[in-house]
Order: sequence, then structure tokens, then C-alpha cells
Amino acid sequence: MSADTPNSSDPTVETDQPADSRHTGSGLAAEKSRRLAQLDEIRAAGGTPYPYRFDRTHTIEQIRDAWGSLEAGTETDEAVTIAGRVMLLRDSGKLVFATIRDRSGEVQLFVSKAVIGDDAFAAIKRLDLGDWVGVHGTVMTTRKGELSIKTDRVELLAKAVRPLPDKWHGLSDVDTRFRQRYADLIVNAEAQRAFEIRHEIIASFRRTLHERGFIEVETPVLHAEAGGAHARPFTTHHNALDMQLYLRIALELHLKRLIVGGMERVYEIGRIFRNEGISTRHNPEFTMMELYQAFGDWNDVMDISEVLVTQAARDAIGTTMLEIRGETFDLAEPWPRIRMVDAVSEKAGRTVHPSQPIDELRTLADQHSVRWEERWGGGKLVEELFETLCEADIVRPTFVTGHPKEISPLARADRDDPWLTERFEIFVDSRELGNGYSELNDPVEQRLRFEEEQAAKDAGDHEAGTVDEDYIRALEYGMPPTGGLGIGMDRVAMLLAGVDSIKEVILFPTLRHEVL
RNA sequence: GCCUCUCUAGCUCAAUGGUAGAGCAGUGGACUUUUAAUCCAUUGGUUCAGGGUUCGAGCCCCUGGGGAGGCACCA
Repeated sequence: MSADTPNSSDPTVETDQPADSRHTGSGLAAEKSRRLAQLDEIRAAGGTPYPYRFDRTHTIEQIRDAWGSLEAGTETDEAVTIAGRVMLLRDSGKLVFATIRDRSGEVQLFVSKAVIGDDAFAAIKRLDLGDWVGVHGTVMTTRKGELSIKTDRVELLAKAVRPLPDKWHGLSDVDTRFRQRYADLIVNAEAQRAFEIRHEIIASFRRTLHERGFIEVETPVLHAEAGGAHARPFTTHHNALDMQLYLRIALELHLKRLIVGGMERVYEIGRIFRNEGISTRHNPEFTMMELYQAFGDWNDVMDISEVLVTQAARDAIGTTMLEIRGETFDLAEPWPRIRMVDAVSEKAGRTVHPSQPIDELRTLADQHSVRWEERWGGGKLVEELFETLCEADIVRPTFVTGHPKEISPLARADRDDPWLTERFEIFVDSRELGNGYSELNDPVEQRLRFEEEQAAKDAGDHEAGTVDEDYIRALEYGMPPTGGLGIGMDRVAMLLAGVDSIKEVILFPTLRHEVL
């Protein structure tokens, strides 16, 4: 913004001290003071510690690709410029070795006092770990064969005034890792890897969907009604409209309006918000991919689910083989499909179905220590039994199908069983990964289902939905038969990155305010 | 919301209730092929905060705070 002014150390941070005290004491305050004093010295000498831009000829990966096989002890005339962060410094008197890292990799600088002269050499010795530099030099290898840049000139691109975490141990304090993700990313390769995987998965999903004719759309985050899922919303307020709004808890209802509008194949990868607990599997804001395919049903979207996740695995980790809880599975093999009622029946040792008398199901729930509420019908009881009896045993990717109609207000009834719906959930490692169904498109039945939701909400179910009149109006214009799918992108990232906490795949997870 | 664990130098970690230490980073010095360079010297602490017990508390107790894990919650 404003031009650089000489001698402006601009100490705006709590621990800064005047430059005069640069050589006294130690600790963070002294370290920052020392580095801030360097800024003054650089500016006093007519330099700029924060130049505006820098042109490089190569990324470090390109250097390695081009010259990675040079024999040990080779000097070339190949002039290159690179840019990166100083990660390590090794000073052996009249030689300095520095490890420079950019996004693509690391390479060593070979700096000889005899080559670059006393002043430039002294300037390089003043570099600190963490500084960003632009480097001009020629490609060489050392006697031991290490690919290096024989350095002619180093330009400071940005001075770091705060020291990096431990160069060997990195940053392990999880609180600091999540709060200062920037520091985590600088020093922890595993953190970089997890996010590379996450972002490659998202790119892969987009490619797969684009190839199949899906259009990426953006629908509102601010909703007048929080529908499309069973969850407690965040509330907010629009001042000019003086209107209470909710942050969306699902993408579903707007995307299906677009199917009504004739868009045929749409998807959105977007943030949704649920005002619920935080755990290793739940963050209050998370990323959902939802797609809707006209003229398809649940079978079509089950097939797409397998393709999306399997291709994402190829793209992000280079294999479809996954080890989960010590067992190895191939994502590319068809995922088992099991009806929820059959899974529960097997575990219970008797036939279980939502059509059974409610007292029988309640007794069964009691036998398995499932807490139930009076207002629950048979369908809800079956689901609770499933969660208690079956969920923990699901390891490999599995479609659990045929959810009771009672708990699936937006899914179409099973063409063979009016108590169930043509719905499935994908489970892996006991975690829900996705959810899809043949979409209910009968506006009259949809109204009845909404009214049941409204009744449940009125009876005290905070997560229940309401009657979305505009959505029903849309259905009244006619929605073609449609298959819909939602996949939790964070959960896919956890699966493929092999991490146990959702915070490992969310750059800035929700935390309490830091007390500084 | 409940239970358990955890919080010591910038980072990673030590320290029977008895003078708060090490490695890295930093500072000064040596070293022209290092690889977490090495070697010599050296600075650095509100032990998360506040109470309490004790002759004496980083350590024991209480309250509060941050975080993690588990439970609850959770389509």
C-alpha cells in the first residue's frame, strides 16, 4: 500500500522491542527484535526487504526433472532462477549450503564466498530460516552428488521476523497446528500431503462430473427455511430485510428446483453448516458434494458413487487399494449392498421391519439397550437399532439401503415395499460417507411428508423439517424421475488420506477463540 | 453438556514436594563439498491463570481457561 519508509520498524506486535535492544536477551521477543532490526539495516543500505515481485525460470521440480540425473561433481553453464523459502542453513566458513523449498520440492544452494564476493556472502549469512528468497545461479552437483544451485546472487523476497518451529521435530502441538495452520504447513510434510489429497479429490470429482455432463451450480447459503436434512441450523439475520435467515444444512432442495427447471444434471460442491457437536468426524462447517441426475434412480447414483470415489483415489493417492483397520480393500471392486432391515435382522437374530407392531420393536430396542422415545415410529426404531447393532462392524465401503420411509421425507418409496424408501447410505470404517436416493417427485406426497416433519418439529424434534411451500410449488411444475446423491468431501478426504480426525483435512477447523 | 488426559524457553521434550534443565532455533567464534553439517562458548522461563496445603509447589488440592480423546448429540 504505502511506499517503504526508511527506518520504519513498525512494531505493532505485542512482543516487539526497540531495535536498540537487538543484541540483548533471547527468546521470541529478542529474536523478533533482531530480525526487525535487520529490516532497518537493509532499508538503510537502500535495499528492500519486501520487494513487489520476482521472476523465476524454473520451479524446483522442473530443476530436478531436467538435471536430476547429473553425475556427482558436475558443473554446468545452465543459468536458472528459483524462488522459495529458506528451510535449512549449513555454514562451513567460506561455503554456505542452504535448503530452499517451493511448492514443488526442495533444492540446495551452494554458495561460495570466492564466487559471489564478500558483501553478498555476508548478506547470505544474515538470512534466517523462514526467509523467502529469489536465487540466481547455475545448476551443479556436489562431490556427493547433491543437485545444487551454484549461487551467483540471492534476493530477499520477504523477511520472516518470527522463527520457524523446530527444523527436525516440526510442530506437534495439535492446538498450535490447527490454530497456526500456516506454521503446520511450513514444517509438517504430512499436513501438506493431507491437503494435497483433499484438493486433488475435489478436482477429481469435478472432472468426473464434467465428463458425465453435470453442470456445476451455486445455490444460496442463506436460507429462509433450513431444509434438506435432519440437523440444527445456525441462525443469522439480514439487517436491511429485517429477516431471520439460516445457514444451509444441505444443498438438496435448491438443486432439485434446478432439475424442475430442466437442467437435467447438476451438482454443487459447497459448504454446509450444522449447529451440532464437534468430534473427530464432525466440524460445524463442512463440504458436501450433491448431484442430481434426471431420468435416473438410486441405482444410477450408487454407480456414480463408486466411480467418483474410486477415481478420486486413483487421482489423489495413485491406488484404489486401501487399508482400513488392518484389512486391505480394493475400492474398484463393487461395493457390497445390504438392506438396513436385513442387516438389523441378522444382528437381532430375527426378522425386523418397520411394519411390525411398535411394541415388538420397542421391546427389541430395550433388549439391545437402545434408548427410544414415545414419538418414534417403527422406522425410527429400526434406524436406531441399525446404528447400535450394525454400524460399528462396517469396515469396507458398503451401501446400506432401504431406509424406512419415516426417516426419509425426501426419498421415494421403495417400488417393492411401501414401508421403505429407495435410499442408501455409504458407510466406510463405521463412518457415513454419503447418502442418496430415488428422489420423491410427487408434490402431493411430498406435502404429506413435510407435514409429518412439521408435526414432529411441533412435538419437540429440533432437527425435524418444515413445510417448504416454494419447494412444493416447484414440484407442482413437474420434476422428472431423478436420482440424487450427497457425499461428504471431508470424510472422503479422511478416508483417502488415512487420517482419523476431520480436523486433519480442514485447513482451519472451528476452534474456540484463542486468548492472546 | 458429562468423563478422562494434557498445558514447562520460539519449537521438541526432561525435571522423588527441595537451586527449573537438554536438543533445536538464536548470539559469538572455527571450518571451501555440507546433508538435522560438525566443534567451542553462550543468551533465553509469569512452568496456562488465580487461589489453597506446606518450612518449601512445575509436581499435591480447588476454581477457571485452551486443547485432545471418549460419551452424549449427530440423516
